[in-house]
Amino acid sequence: MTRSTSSLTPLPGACAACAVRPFALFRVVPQARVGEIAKVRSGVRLVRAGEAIRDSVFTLYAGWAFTWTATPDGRRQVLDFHLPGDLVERTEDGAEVEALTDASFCILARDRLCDFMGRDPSVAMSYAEGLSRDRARLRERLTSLGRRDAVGRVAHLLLEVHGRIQRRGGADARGGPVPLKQAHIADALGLSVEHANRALAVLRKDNLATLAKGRLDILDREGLEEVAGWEGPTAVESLVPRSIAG
Amino acid sequence: MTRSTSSLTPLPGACAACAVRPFALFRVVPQARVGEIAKVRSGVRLVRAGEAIRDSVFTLYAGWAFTWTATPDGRRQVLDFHLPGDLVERTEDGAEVEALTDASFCILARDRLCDFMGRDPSVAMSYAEGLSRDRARLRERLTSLGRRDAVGRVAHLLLEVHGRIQRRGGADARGGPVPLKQAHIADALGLSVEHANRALAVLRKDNLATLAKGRLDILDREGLEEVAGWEGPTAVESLVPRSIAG
DNA sequence: CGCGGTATTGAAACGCATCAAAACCCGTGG
DNA sequence: CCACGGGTTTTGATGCGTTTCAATACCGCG
Repeated sequence: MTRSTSSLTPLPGACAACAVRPFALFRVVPQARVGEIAKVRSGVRLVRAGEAIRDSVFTLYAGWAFTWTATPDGRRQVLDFHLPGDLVERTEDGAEVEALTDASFCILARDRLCDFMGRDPSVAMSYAEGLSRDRARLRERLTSLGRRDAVGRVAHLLLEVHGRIQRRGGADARGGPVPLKQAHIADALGLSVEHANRALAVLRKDNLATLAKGRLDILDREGLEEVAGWEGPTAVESLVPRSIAG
Repeated sequence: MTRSTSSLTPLPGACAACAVRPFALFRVVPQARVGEIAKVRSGVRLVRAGEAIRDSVFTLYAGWAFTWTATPDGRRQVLDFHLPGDLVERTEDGAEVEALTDASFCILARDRLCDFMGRDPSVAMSYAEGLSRDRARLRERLTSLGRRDAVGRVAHLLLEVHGRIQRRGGADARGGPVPLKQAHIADALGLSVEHANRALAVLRKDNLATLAKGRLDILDREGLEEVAGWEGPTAVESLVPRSIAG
C-alpha cells in the first residue's frame, strides 16, 4: 500500500477556471468559448509517481511526467519531461509515458480534438506551436549529448528545467521545486547514474547550483550558464503568428 | 568561380506538375486547388553545396540540406537532414540551414502561408504532421546518442536515411544515392570524423553496408538492423486523421 | 601531373561506464 | 521513540570506447 488517505495532488476541475490553461493547448480559445473545450475532455485521472500512463492524449494538470523508450539492451532513454499545462501524446513507436510524481491530467478524446482543430485553425496552430517547442527542446538535448561533457549537460538541463518552471510561475530566479532524481537526469542525458552524480557534485562544489531533496537552487546563474554553454532561452515562434495563436 | 555552365539541378516549376508535392506540405490540397498554393510561393532559388540558406521557410525541391548549430567550443552539431519535399524552417535560435548538395527550393511567404493554414485546417494539420515527424526523428537520434555505441549510431542513421529516400522512390531495397560525407555523419552523431570512419569500416568489413562515392549499399539488412538496435520504421500519426490530412 | 578535400590508419590520453560498496534518507512498524 | 529496510546518493578503483593528434593514402578535378 502506498497511501491510504486521499492524495494532495488536485484533480482538474472546470475548464472555465483552469489554472494551467494559459500554458496549455487551449490558451488560444477565448473565455467565452470554454464551453466547447470542456466537450473534448473525456475524463480526468490521477496517477501515482512511477505509474505508466496509457491514455493517448492528455494535458497534464498537476505533477510531472516523462516520456521514455527502452533500448535493445534494456536501458532507458528519457526523451522529454512534461510539466503542468503540457499536451502529451502517447506515440505509436514504443515510447512510454510515466508519472514522475503523483500527477493528474485531463484525458482528451482524440477524434473530438481533431474535429475541434478542423473547425478552429488557431487551436491547430497552437498544437503546432507545442510540437515546435518539443522539437526545440529535443534539438537542445541532442546538442548536449553530441557535444557537451557530463557537467555541461547537467548544467544545461538544470537551466532548461528552471526556465520551464519559472515561466509557469513555479519558481523564482533563485530556484524552485524540481522532483527529478539523479536517475532521471542520467537517463535523459545518456550518462550513468554515478556519473550524473559526479557532475552534480562538481556543480555543487563550485557553488553553481544544487539539486537536492526535490529542490533546485541556482547559486551562480552566470557561472552555470558558462559551464552549460548556454545560449539564452530559445524563442519558439514557428509559423504561428500572434494574430492567430494569441 | 565554381561552374560556368548551368547546373544540372532542376529548378522547381509549376505547382500543378510538382514532382515532390506528394511528400510535401501541400500534399493535402486537391489538384483542383493548386492555383491557391502557387500564391504562397514567393520565389524559387538554387544554391550550391555548402552554401548557407537564409530564407526562413521553404520546401526543398531537389538536393539535400541540413540544419546545424555551432557549439560554444566551435564544433558543429547537425540537428537534421532535409530531403526533397521537406518543409524547412529557419528558426530563431541560432541554428543554420546549409545546402548539403547543390539544391533548389520554393521559398514560401510566411504570412501568406499562415493565412492559408488559417483558412484550410488540413494544411495546418499537414504542417503539424511534419513537425511530428521531425520530433520522431530527433527522438530516435537522441536515443542513439544516449544509448548506442558508434557502430550502432552509424548503422541506425544509415537505415533511417535509407528509409527516407526509399519512401520517396529514390532508392530500392539494396541502397541508393546518399551524398553524406563522413563529417556530416560524425557531426550528426556526436562522433569525431575519425571514429565515424572506423564505425563505417566495421560495417564494411562485416558486409553489412557500405557508404562510398555518394552511394549507400545495404548488404545485409538483417545484420544491419541487429547492430543498429533497429525497432522498425516509426509510424508517425500524431493527431492527424486520414480524413483531414489525406 | 598536382592540388585540396576526403578518407584511412596508428598511438596515446581522457572521459565515462562499470562494478563494488558504503552512507544516507525517510517512511514504517515495533 | 528507535530500529529496520528500500530506495537514493555518494565514493572509489578499474577497464573500455572515443577523442585527439599525427601522418599517410586516396580521389576527382583543373
